[in-house]
Amino acid sequence: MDASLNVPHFSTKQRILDSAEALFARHGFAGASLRQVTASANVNLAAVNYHFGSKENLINEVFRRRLDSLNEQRLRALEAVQSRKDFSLEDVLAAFVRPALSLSHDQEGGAGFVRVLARAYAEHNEQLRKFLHDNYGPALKQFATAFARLLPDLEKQELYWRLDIVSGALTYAIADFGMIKRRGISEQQHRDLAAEHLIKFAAAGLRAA
Amino acid sequence: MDASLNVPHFSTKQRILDSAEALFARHGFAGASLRQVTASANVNLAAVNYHFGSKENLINEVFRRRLDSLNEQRLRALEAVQSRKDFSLEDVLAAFVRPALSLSHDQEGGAGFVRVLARAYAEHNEQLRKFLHDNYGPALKQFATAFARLLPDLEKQELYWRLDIVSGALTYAIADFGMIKRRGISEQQHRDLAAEHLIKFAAAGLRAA
DNA sequence: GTCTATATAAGGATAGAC
DNA sequence: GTCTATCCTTATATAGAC
Repeated sequence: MDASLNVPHFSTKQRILDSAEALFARHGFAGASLRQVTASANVNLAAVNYHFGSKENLINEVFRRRLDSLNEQRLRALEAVQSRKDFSLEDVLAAFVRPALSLSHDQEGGAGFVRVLARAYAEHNEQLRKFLHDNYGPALKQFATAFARLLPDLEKQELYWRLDIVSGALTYAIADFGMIKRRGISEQQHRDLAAEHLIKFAAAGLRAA
Repeated sequence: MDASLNVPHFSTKQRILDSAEALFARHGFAGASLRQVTASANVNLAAVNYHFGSKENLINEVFRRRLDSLNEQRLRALEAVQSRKDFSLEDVLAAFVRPALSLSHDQEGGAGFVRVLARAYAEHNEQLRKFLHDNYGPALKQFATAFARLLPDLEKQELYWRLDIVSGALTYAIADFGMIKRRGISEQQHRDLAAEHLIKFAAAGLRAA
């Protein structure tokens, strides 16, 4: 029996996506070159153009690969919460945060992706924002509806503002952009702590009179 | 009388800083080239190296120019708040937020700088973070002390976490990274609104049990 | 202090053999 | 589907005239 059957087969395409994700997280989209990406992935430089056509398309594929399942998991978690007799603001927030956390824990390179996602916010690039809006928007709307039900006294505009702030704080916290020094604990534990604190903080902020 | 005495004199150095700030805000540090910068500033390409030595040093100078006065204003505002008989969490938050807002309103290109600042968070660049920590740290510590006094029941570690979240949400909000669409109102008004909402939100989050 | 010209390196992308 | 080799553009940086 071929021993190679026991190890997963990482295609060139996958390896490029993994390396691109990690390098975009670390150096930004403009800061990471295709030469760095292909060197890190141990593939030929020309492979990027063969498989993705261009750097810009590679960037899009880096997002698409993770966002689909992330959105799906978030919506599933939200449904689970909503199916219960009663649920709290914290429950809905957790449904939003936890899939991002488990993504960054379970999947190889997932930790890098949440940083890539955070970088995307900083890019005022129209195309990228439209891409995110199209892929992110629908799921966000579901959450907004859930929040609106839990906060019936909040004006709609006010709610949107607060959700925008939550979304920013969340992105920032999970991407570990803060200045808090990690001492002794792993990156993963740090992220868990960040999420925990964030949920408490955000729930209070959303409930503010 | 020389008519030129009536118009401010914008030196080559200043024009480079202004253009660099705007372009770094828009395209990031790696994304904006010195050629774009010098073209936008209407100066010769070689001028950057003459005045700043290197691109990296230019980046540092972009920060230094604004951070000094921003920190100063923040600390002055904090002192003014603390000199009163009593003051609220919201007052301290405003002391932190308002200088950043007025910077982005009053000064030409100031709006760009808050975005540059936000970009710096996304850069996990060690050097840049050290630079920010050295220049930002002391002022932040003063604010942390003020918050600690207003929240005596909060554990120290818990406070740090929350301040980190506040700082992230703040950076994000003022830099206008959110997905909320501006309809009819100016960028300036949008920023004011963001700050207003943010202060309310953050105060509630900090007070959370 | 500001210019032109250029050195030198790195970038994205492609053509064409295998 | 993967390689080498190369095109062409852009990048940072500098040398040297003015």
